Amino acid sequence: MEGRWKLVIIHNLSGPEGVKTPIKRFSELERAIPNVSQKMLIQQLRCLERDGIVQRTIHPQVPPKVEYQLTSLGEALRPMLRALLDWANLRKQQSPG
Amino acid sequence: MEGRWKLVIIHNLSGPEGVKTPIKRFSELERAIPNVSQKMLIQQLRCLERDGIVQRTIHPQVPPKVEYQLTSLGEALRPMLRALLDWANLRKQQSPG
DNA sequence: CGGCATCCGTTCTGATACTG
DNA sequence: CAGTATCAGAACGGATGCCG
Repeated sequence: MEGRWKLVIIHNLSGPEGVKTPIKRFSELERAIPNVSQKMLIQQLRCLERDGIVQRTIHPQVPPKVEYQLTSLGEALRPMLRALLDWANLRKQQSPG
Repeated sequence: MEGRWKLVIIHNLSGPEGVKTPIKRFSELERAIPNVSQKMLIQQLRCLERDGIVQRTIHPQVPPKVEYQLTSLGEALRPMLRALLDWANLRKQQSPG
């Protein structure tokens, strides 16, 4: 399963460059990413976790609190993602319609 | 349609770094990419062509000869693809199993 | 050789309802 | 809040056959 949400998720866990990658709760991600269903978000997060890209931290509390952040492997993707976004912007400029 | 073959196709149209991107015929790509069906290869090539990443050149001959090469936009992806491959290799080293 | 159309099984997605 | 279960529809992908 490739998953079209992975890049968006990684992007959301990347934050601005130069800064430490943010830690986000499940509901934060859900709100931050429009049109993603709960099921898909979990599925892709699990997948990214298995791939060693995302770290999942469970805080034993009531109500439950689960946080996600990029691993060092995931952080290594940040410059590439940024380059990709720049490339995409360049595309838009070349063909605005 | 996302397409899991696009990266492989771009990679095949990239060639070694430092060198001009190669021009390849349809059948060359088909042979170079194992397990890709003709349908998928065409579909993804068309998609890449629409995206302005791949240039398609028809030579009016008998038998027909159609060649594909990266556009300048596509060439801009080469360093990113390379970085991505390096990243993937790094992953393998960290978890060999 | 390069490409398109069609059928058909597999996979992916989204909406909904339910749990701890 | 965070996650699971299920089910129907959409998208994907492969095999096959036909065309210029």
